[in-house]
Amino acid sequence: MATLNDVAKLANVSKMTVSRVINHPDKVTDDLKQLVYQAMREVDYHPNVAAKALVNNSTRIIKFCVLEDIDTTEPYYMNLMIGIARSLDAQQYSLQLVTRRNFDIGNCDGYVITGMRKKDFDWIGELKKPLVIFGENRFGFDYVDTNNKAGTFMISNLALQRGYKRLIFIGMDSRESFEYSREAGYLQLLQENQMLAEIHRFDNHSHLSQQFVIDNWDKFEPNTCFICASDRLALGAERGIESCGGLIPKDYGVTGFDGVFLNQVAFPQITTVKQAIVEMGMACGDKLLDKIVNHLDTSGSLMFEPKISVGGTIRDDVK
Amino acid sequence: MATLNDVAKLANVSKMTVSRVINHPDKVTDDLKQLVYQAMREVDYHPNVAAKALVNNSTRIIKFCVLEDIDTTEPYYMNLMIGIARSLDAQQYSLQLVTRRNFDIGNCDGYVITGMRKKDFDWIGELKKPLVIFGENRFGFDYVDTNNKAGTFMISNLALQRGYKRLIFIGMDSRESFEYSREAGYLQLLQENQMLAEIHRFDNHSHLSQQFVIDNWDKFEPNTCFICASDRLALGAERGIESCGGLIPKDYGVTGFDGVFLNQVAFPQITTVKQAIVEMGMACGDKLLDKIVNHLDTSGSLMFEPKISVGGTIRDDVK
DNA sequence: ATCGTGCATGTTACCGATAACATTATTTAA
DNA sequence: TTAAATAATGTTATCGGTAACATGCACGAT
Repeated sequence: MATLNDVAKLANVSKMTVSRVINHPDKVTDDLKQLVYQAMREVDYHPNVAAKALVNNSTRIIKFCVLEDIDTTEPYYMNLMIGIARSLDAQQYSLQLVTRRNFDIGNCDGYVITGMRKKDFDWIGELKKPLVIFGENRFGFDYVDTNNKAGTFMISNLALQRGYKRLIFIGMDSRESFEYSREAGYLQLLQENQMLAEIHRFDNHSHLSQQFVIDNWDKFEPNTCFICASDRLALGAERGIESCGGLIPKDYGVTGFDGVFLNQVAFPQITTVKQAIVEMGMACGDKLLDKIVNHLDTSGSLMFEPKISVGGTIRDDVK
Repeated sequence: MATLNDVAKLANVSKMTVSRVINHPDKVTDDLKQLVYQAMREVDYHPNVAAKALVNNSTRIIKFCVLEDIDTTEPYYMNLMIGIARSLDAQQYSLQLVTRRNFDIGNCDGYVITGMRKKDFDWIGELKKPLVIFGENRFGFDYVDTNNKAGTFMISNLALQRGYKRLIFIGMDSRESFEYSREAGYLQLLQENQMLAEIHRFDNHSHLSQQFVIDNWDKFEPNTCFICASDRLALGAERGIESCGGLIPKDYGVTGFDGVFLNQVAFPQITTVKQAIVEMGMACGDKLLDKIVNHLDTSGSLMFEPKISVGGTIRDDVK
């Protein structure tokens, strides 16, 4: 591998000049800059990351920590990681996947954390390095997330337009921010249309929503749509309806939230709110590197607008 | 962060001695070693990875490349990554997630590659750094994989013992090693029991196996079990049987292969061959680091024995 | 007693980059 | 016209480790 010195010799300058061309180009004359650029191209120069890290007292490592039980989780985080990795790669940083248990082992320059709960507030607040949270929170940490409220508003609205008369929300039994926001989108739509809200909450498992639908089947007249806070719950609702003989999407509608994998393996595929997960991952990386490189204390939060992914659990036209 | 120098001063030795205690402990007397260990504990010494990397001309980065289209794939690779990361972390290496497109950007010390096809043989063979492939192959690259043949043999045998009289194999329409091996396990069991093999192959999509079952429903008498080469195909078979009114597991059996996520979201859950993916990921990491640290050209391959994960698509007792 | 041998430890130089300071060359102000 | 300010480039020291070589000391053979 070519080094600064190789470039310097070829361009007949000192290596400091080469370094300046890279880091403070305004302090070098244009003539020399051209010479140096030319030389860099000739020897195919790539900076030595370890040497840089050594002088800057940095590691070029970003830790990505998933606080949920990742082993049994959806492919959600895989996509997020792909996004983060794509962003970091571009600036020669590398990603280290850690859990709560091995979080403190080894040094790093910053963190991306996801799956944060209230109880995590304390130790995360203690961290001294730059940080970006994936997932909205009200503790003041910079975050990246989908506009959850807009998502459920949008898809509830779609259900209404397609002629379903009764919208039932099946939410997650958790006190997390994103759950409140998803409910808020549903509530707003119902209020604007002067409809009565019906909210039921379960742990995020398909068999719970499935059982709920089965147990209460006699109360659900045709033209009912279940607005679910996750694809997992939607999958259960779908199965519940089918096992009770309900027709989807003719008499009953189901909508989900996430748009990662689960909506596709369902049959029929779930009409859902699709999050731009890879893009959000990239945003996490970009935001974090921005904070690190420019020594920012904070860089604000970022909301991504979701899109509707059309499946077969909402009818195509107004009934 | 404490450095070698800090430790050296405290222990009243030169930093070279400290370095020796770490890297060549046999060249230092026991007395000094104890002194140094004590000092290291006192200042909580952790070696500076960047400095190490600089002198060794290494990067401490391992690239993990998934050659399949990862965006739409199963959570399979997430688990694999968790395993790899766990192994690398322990030795202060970090994982970089790359794709074929950005594979060459940035330096590294070695590779873990998965999803390799025949056409990839050439460029992978050109790589000059240590390498471990996840997934059996017959090109001579070191690999880690499940014992695929044993897996299908085992689960076919289970189906037979539970009284299913006809075993139909639904395989993947690909010429890859693992597919041959999975078929081989099925074939061996059938031969040992003097049964006739029936193999059908499709691209790995659930709707294809589903359609196959529906189209040929009249040919499948009760007491038939579908041995599928993936959970995805099993999911399709399960749906096909149910939509034709077949009873699972009473009259029809279905088995899968993988045991990651898909088998659990199916309803009823699929009885499948479960791979120890996290452990295999760790093995990939360990094997690769062994090659890097000890400058080995090759370190042989490793087969993990799979286990059966019991779901509801095979009956519990002999009919 | 003397010398060579081997072992335990210390010294020096270097990996590839950058900050801080030193040295020029060039411009500006008095 | 000349000193002082400014800009462009070079020199040196440094980050935290390690290899290679240098030194000093104890021991056994002669």
